Amino acid sequence: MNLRELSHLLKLSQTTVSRALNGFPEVSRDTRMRVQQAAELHGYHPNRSAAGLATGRAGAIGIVFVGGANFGPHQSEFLGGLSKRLKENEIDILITTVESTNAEMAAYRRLAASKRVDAVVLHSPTLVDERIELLKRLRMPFVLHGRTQDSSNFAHMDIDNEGSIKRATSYLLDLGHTRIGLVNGFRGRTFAEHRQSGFDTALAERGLASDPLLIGNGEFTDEAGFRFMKNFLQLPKPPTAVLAGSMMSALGALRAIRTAGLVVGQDISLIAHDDVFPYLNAENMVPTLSTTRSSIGAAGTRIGELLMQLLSGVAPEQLQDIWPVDLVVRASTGPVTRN
Amino acid sequence: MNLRELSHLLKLSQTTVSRALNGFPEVSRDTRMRVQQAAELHGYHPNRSAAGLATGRAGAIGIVFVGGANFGPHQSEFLGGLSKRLKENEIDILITTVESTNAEMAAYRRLAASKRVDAVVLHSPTLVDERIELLKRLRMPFVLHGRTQDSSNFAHMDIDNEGSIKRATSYLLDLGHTRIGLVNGFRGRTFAEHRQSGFDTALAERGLASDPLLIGNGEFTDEAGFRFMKNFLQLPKPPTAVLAGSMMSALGALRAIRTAGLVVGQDISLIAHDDVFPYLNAENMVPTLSTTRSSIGAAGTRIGELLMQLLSGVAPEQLQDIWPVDLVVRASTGPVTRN
DNA sequence: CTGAAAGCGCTTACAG
DNA sequence: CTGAAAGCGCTTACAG
Repeated sequence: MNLRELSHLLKLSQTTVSRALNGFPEVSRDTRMRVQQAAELHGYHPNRSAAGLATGRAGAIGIVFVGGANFGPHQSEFLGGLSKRLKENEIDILITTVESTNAEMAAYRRLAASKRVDAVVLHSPTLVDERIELLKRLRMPFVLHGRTQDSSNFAHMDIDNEGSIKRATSYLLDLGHTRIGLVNGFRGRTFAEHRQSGFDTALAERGLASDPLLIGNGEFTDEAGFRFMKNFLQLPKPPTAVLAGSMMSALGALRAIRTAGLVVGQDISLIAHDDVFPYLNAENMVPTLSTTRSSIGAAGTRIGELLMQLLSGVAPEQLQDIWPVDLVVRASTGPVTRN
Repeated sequence: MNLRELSHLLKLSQTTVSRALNGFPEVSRDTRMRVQQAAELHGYHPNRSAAGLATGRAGAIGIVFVGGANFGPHQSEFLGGLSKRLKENEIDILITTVESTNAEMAAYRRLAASKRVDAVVLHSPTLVDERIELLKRLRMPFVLHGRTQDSSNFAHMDIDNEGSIKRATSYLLDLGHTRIGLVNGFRGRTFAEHRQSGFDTALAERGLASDPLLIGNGEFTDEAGFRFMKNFLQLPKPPTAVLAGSMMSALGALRAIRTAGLVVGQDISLIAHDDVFPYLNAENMVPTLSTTRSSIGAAGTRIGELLMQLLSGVAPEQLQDIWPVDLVVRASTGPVTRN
């Protein structure tokens, strides 16, 4: 069933049927009802390619992932949240995966030239990120999940990683901890730099400096969490508290602590960053985990909203959100007990 | 840059340029080279909507998820694997999320009528699954990840859940365990039924029957794993070995076992089903986890291949794969030590 | 080996 | 409030 057939059936022109279906005001109430009912009855949906060709709009948002490694639990939560908002406008999500950063750049060129998507979600930025300039040059609307060094002139949404870690670190300092470990992401990534900076600032406020031996930069995997924590604990002066960058890192860290015969919340304090995975709950851990918490799913939903606004003409400068992060104190943190 | 502009530039017809770019044989080598170089130079990519309208092919595969809850680590691993294969053909993945099964059916109607995708990946089947008939009626090509009661006449790929659990159960029986717990998915889902059936069969072969009190049906989350295991351990006659349906369930189960003061691999044996998440490795656990193992990412890649074959005209009956599942024995399983 | 032209199924400016 | 017709940018049967 296409528009021509449907309009024949209704003895109307394609123009009128199209207008009725697309909610144009000049169609009479009667006609609109008749058309909508017939469309429903016959399961008519406009051919997206034809509509896209005629309007220049694709009805989809793109997102590019580099490598399978970049496609984990954070991504699925984010996508779940994003699609929750986009589906209200019947906008689909188009996923492209590539193997390298070069291929990622090529993917944006292809998406732009082929008009496959109306906008893209950019993510995992570095402080200086060449992809921004490319997307601007391509005139491809985008919302960045995260920030760069200077994000003033484009749409973005980020959480306050710096403030979050600063607060968590200050809280540990209040408890008497002075040797604090940080399991962080890779250097260069904005979120990791921000976390590092919040960490350093909190320490500096107490006249302390961060110890490079107490910092791990890597993936947010169980394995890396285990490895970093194990290394920390083997130091001559191990930390009495540790900040883990994600729930996955925390799982590994918890294991390393247990393996060393220590008790979390007594011998060593642990705070994890919790992106809120429905299948892995900080409250259910033993002991319950203190966390810096911010739902990455909610971030996805918010970015969906920003995308819709961007496409409806709102200036990118007006579409900039920084979310505060909760500090949730549970049983994995306590006063320092060793020296 | 569109085809008209590019062909003007080259002083060729659109026909020839299109043919050169699409690899038609009748174009001279020289012309093809010139065209390809010019396209490259100017970053020309055909407008997908126009190409789609002309050919009837969308260049994308659809996948529908019901609710955010259905969009977790298994899905991201699967999608990563799927896109690995699809990107070779420059096929993108179109994600749609919906809130209910009814909405899922409507989504397929919409995808089919609007010709937004060339095929869909159907997943999470029940033994009798109404979506199959719908897709057939819509003439929407599909590959099922999983199986139904009778999968003989459509393309599908599944792992041998029944054989996998049967073997794991037999192995535990060999070690002297007779009270074995099963943390499974929801009844009705094919994979859960198959696992249950493999479990029952292995027990029956030794003249044993499965105890309903030793079976948990639910989500594969850390929380559910903890809850089921905790319940098992509070029974008058707790199990001496447990099969956990996923790594997430296993995390919760491990926690419940530790909380009860028991030692995995000594007081109680544990085998988890491992879908192979890069960020959560059974080999790195303490103790290392025995698993039934099958990469869900590899399954995604295989389904990508089946989709490409299906779209190139291979009969669905020829596109049916059942993969055996590894039993990997590590330190979390051992001979029964209690009665 | 190359090209002119029809057609895919919509949307929308223009006319009434 | 409704309709005839042009046009979006490709692909491809047909002709040479």
